[in-house]
Amino acid sequence: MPENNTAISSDVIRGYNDTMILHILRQGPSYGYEISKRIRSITEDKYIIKETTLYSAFTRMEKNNYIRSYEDSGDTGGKKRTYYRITEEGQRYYNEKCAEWELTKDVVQRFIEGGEHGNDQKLS
Amino acid sequence: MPENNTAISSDVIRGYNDTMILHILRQGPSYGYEISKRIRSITEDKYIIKETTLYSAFTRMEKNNYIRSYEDSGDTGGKKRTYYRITEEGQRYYNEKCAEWELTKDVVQRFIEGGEHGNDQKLS
DNA sequence: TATCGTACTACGACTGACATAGTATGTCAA
DNA sequence: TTGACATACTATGTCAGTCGTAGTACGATA
Repeated sequence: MPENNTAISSDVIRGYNDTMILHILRQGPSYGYEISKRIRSITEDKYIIKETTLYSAFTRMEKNNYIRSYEDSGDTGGKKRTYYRITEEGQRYYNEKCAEWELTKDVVQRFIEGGEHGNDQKLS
Repeated sequence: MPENNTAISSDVIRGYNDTMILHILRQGPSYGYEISKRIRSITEDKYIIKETTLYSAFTRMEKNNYIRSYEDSGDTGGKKRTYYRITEEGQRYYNEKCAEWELTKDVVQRFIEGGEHGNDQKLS
């Protein structure tokens, strides 16, 4: 568990869980548990996606045709998993979210005091 | 109206509307309509807060003791307005949100392709 | 006299996140 | 062989923040 005093609230990440998942699926098909661990490792435990959030994101995104699922028991033999792969529509959506993120970063930053990593201004 | 193709979705800003409002109130007491216009101008119309969102934020934040309201008809004579001022607890909350934002920016950025304004970013 | 800008309030719907709980298999150690 | 633990999910219901829709009311301006 991350024992940050400043944890990331789910309201902030809200709407970006999908983007995170798609980012991972862009590197190849994967399944719930693996994606969950990948998010942990990418963020160095700073963000841990909840299981229910993850699986409900799958359902939603498959309905939106951003991802497609298939069954695979893997090489291990037993235990079947549901793998997901990103679709072209998912790819497009991902790209849009990336553009949106750049805009959002800019906008929110204007209301933030402290860091003063100005948006335009790339390093001194 | 901002005719951006990439508009900011409310899910992203969610949880930062309060921060924006507090940012403005840090500069002195204000009221709904004015704050709304300030947000528009600060963001250059890139983000326009909905009236209902704004007023429900007031209610919520006053309940949380982040802001305190008082009636004032202004210098114009008629038309009474409800002004809000930030409290010390609100100030503290604002500071926390700013810290959280820096963390969030870092985390989300790791899943974004394109801009490559990496934070630390080792780039290939 | 009507329209527009100002300054709100009320109410209900929607959505994403999440708590809680349960199922089921495989692995490993005591 | 038994139980704990990791894996890999599904089901169900709740909550909070946002937003659509609508309505009220005042003042200024044309």
